[in-house]
Amino acid sequence: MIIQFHMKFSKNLLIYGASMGIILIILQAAHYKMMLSDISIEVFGFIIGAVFLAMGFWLAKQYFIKPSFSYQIDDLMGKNKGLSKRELEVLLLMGNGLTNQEIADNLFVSPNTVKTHISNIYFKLKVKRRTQAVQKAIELNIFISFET
Amino acid sequence: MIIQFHMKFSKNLLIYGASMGIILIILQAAHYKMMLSDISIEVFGFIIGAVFLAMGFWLAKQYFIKPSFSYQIDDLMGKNKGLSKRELEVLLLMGNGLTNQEIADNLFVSPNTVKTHISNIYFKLKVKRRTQAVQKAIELNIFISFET
DNA sequence: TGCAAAATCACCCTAAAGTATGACTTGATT
DNA sequence: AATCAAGTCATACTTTAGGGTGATTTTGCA
Repeated sequence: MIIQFHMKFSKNLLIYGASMGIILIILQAAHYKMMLSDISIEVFGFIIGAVFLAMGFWLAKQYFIKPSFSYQIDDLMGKNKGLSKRELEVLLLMGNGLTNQEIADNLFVSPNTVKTHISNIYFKLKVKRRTQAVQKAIELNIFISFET
Repeated sequence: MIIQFHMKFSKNLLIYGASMGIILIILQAAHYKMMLSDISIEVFGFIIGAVFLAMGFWLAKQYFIKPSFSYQIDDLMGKNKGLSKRELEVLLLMGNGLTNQEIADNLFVSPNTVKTHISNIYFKLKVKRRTQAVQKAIELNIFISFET
């Protein structure tokens, strides 16, 4: 049974672990072959530090820099239409141009869950596609679009 | 070589032709078998008339009833962004929740053409998906959304 | 504490969307 | 006459989206 990693989070963890593993192996190999002087160990450490700093930076960028959204959500209007909190979150991300996968990554759930939410949203808003959902959300004042 | 009919128009023509053919065959058969009296011919004519009336009605409904759009287009703003007239038309329909196929039917072109236009729109607006295109269009005041 | 709604997820499958490339036509421009 | 932008269309392919079903787990609340 293959464990499926849907979330970027998991992917990133894998990459992190793999990188760490590779570096450890290299370190070990270098160690056993006596190719490592005191100075080169420091250099090595420096390089490793730099690599992981970059990786950390990259991770942070992915998780903390949110796209600049053009829409905001009016919770009350949304709940009036029977949309749950989670559904409103999904709707917002959807309206801001994210794919299901991206929405899933953003909310730390699986794409399947996102699909379920989206199906429910479509049902509640009586639409069939995401462009229509966005349109409806604007119409119903669930989306508050604002000027930049 | 198989001729491909992409447009609903063509599909409808096929349906029309097929229906007419079937009815003619039935008429012929009935004729040769002498099962057709003078009265039943009239009845037959009546039925055929009704069927084709319904078909005509159905066709007209498809082609003349436009969806009620929530967006309108500001030509000038669009052309400022390098969007051609046709591209603006496609963008509008896209924003109003139509599928590529529906857009194609609406503009009497093939879905492939629509796809080409959409690709160009994405390039010019620097986006990757239709939801983003809509967002961008609103941002750039290419879309004028209005209250009902 | 026990129920209902909300949230989660999977699997399968079909439809729609999007990418890339190349080609032909037409009308306007120089 | 040559050129260029716009529009048209195809073919092939990959990726996203969407529909249907069923199931488990949280969680808020009576």
